[in-house]
Amino acid sequence: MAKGVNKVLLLGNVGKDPEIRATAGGTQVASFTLATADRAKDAQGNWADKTEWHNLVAFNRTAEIVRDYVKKGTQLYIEGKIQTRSWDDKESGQKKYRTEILVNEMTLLGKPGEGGGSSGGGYSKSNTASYDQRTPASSSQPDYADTGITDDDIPF
Amino acid sequence: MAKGVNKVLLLGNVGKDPEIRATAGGTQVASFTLATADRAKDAQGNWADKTEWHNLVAFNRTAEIVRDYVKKGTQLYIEGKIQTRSWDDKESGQKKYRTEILVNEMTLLGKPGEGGGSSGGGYSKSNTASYDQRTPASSSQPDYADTGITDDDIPF
Amino acid sequence: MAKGVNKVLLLGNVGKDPEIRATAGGTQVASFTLATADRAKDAQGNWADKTEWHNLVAFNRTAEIVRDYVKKGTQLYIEGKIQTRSWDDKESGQKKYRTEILVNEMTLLGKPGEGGGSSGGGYSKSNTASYDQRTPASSSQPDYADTGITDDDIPF
Amino acid sequence: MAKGVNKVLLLGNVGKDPEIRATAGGTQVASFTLATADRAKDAQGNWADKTEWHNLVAFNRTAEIVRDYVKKGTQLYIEGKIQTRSWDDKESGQKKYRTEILVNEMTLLGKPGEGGGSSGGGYSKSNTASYDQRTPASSSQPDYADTGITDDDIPF
DNA sequence: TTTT
DNA sequence: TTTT
Repeated sequence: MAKGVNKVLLLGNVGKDPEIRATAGGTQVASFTLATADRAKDAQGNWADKTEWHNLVAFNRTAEIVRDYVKKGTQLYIEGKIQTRSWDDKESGQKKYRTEILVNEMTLLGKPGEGGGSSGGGYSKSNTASYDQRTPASSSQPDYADTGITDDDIPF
Repeated sequence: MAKGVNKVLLLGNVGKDPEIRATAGGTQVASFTLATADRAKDAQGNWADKTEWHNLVAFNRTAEIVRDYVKKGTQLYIEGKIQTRSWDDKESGQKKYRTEILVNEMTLLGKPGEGGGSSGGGYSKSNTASYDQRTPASSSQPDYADTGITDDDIPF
Repeated sequence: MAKGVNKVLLLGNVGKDPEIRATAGGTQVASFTLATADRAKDAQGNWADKTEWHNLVAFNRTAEIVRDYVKKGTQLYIEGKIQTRSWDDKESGQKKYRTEILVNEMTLLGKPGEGGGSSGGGYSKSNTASYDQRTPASSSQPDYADTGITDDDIPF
Repeated sequence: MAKGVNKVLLLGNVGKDPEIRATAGGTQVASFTLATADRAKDAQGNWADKTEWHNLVAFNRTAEIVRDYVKKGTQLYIEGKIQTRSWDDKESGQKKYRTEILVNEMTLLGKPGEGGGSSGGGYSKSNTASYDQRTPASSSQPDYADTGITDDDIPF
C-alpha cells in the first residue's frame, strides 16, 4: 500500500524525437520532452498561451513503445511521478538538480500530418522509429551515463 | 479549501452527438456519453478491449463549448467530479440512481475524419454544431426536465 | 499501453464497516462506501457542505488491506476506475445500473478517535478486523452473488 | 478551455515551517517543501522507503491558509501544476533551473502530535502561524526577490 | 452511512 | 527537511 501520493498527469506534444539508450544490463531507457500548453493571464491581463516544458523518462516496455511510436510532435497523455536527481557539477562545483517525470502509463493521441489522433489512441503502426542506442557524444544535460547509473540503480 | 477530493479524469470518445438544453433561467446544459477503452484480461486470460461508458454533463460556458465543438466520435479529455442523483421511479415505485460526471475542464483532441487530433488541442472551428434546445419527446433516461430541476437547483 | 483513461481519485471517509466476501475461487472482495465532502453554493448562494457517496470495491491484496485496516469512519485516499454494472431487475423487469469504483491504490489517512491520521499512512496495527466470509443472507443491493459473478468474470 | 494538461497530485508531509512573503503589491506567497514517501525495490530487490522532495508555492488565499494552518510535519494533499523557472546564475554564469509545484487546491490531513488527521480536513484552529513578511537575508535558493518578480508577473 |  |  502506498504511503504517499506522487502523481503527474500531462497531455501535450513531444518536443523532439526521443533519445533511446540502454543500460549496461540492457534495460531500455527513453528520454524526451513534452510541452504542455496553458492559457494564463499576462502582466497586462490578457490571455496568453504559455508553454511549460517537461523532461520525461521511460524504462523497459514503455521505453520500447516510445522508441517505436513517439516522435517529435506526437500528442501524448502520460501518467507518472516526479523525481528530482541531483549531482555535483564538476566544472562549477555547484549542486545541480534535474526534475524528471518517470512515465508509468502512456496513451498516444496523434501526430501532426496524420489522422491518428482521432482514432481512440490511434497511431500508425508504420510509425516505427528505428532503434537508436547511441549515447550522445557530448551532452550538457546530465544523463544516466554521466551519473554512473547502472542497472542495479533502477528501482523496479 | 476543499474538505475532500472527488476527481475524475477520462480520455475517450463521445458516443453520440451531445444533447443540449437550457434551464428555465437560461443556463446551458450539455449531456453526452463518453466511452473509455481499456485492455483487460478476459475469463480465458486473453487481453481483450473493454469499453466503459460514462454519462457526462456540463453547464454554462463548458456546455457551450460542447455544443459548438463536440460531436459523436470526438476524442476528449475531461476532468470532473462524480455525482449520483436519485429519484423514485413513478412506474415501479423503485428508487433509481444515475451516476454522472460533472465536467469541469475539457480538452478536445480530435474527431474521426479530421486531422484535428494531432494539433495540440486542435479541432476545426467550422465544427460548430447548431444549437438544439429540443427536449427529446420521450426518454427512458431521467433528465433534468423529468426530475423538475430548475436553475435554483444548480449548485454553482 | 492504455487506449483510454478512466481514473478516479477520492479522499473521504468510509461510511460503514466494509463488507468482505470471497468468490467461489477464493478471491477476496471488499465492498464499502466512501463519503467525499465538498463545499458548493446552494440555491440561495450560500456555501454549504455537500456529501457525495461512492460505492467502492476492492479485490485480492487490496481487499485484504481493507479487511484488516479499514473501518467505519476511516479517512482514505484511493485511486481507481469507474465501472457500471447492469442487470435486469427480477421484480420490476427494469434494467438497473450500479456504478462502482474499482480501487487500484489506497492510502490510509486515519480514523476518528485515533492519532493515526498524522502518521503518513498511519493506522493502528491493532485495528485488524476479523475476516468475514459471510455472504449477506439478503441484500437489496445487487452483489456479485446476485449477478452470478464467478472468479472467471474478474478481469485481472 | 485548456489546451493541454499539466496536473500534479501529491500527498505527503511538510518538511519545514512554510516561508511566507508578500510581493510589493501585497500578494501573499507561501513556499514550502513536501515529502512524498514511496516504496520501491532497491538494488538488492528489497522494498525500501524512498522519499521524494517537492518545492511548493502558493499564492493569495491559498498562501494565507498555508500561513495559518500548515507547519513542519503537516500531512497535506495538494493539486497543482508543474512550473520550471530558469535564470542565469551570477556566480558561475550557468543556466539554472528550479522546478516548483504551483498549488491550486489543498486539503489538510493532520499534523503529528494532534488528532487532527482523522477529522476529515482536521487541524487545530489554534495552529495559526504568525505572519512573516521577512525576505531571507541571504538565500542560496533563487526566490522571487532574486529574480525580480513583481505582482505584474504573477499570471492570474 | 462518514466527517467537521 | 517530513513521516512511520
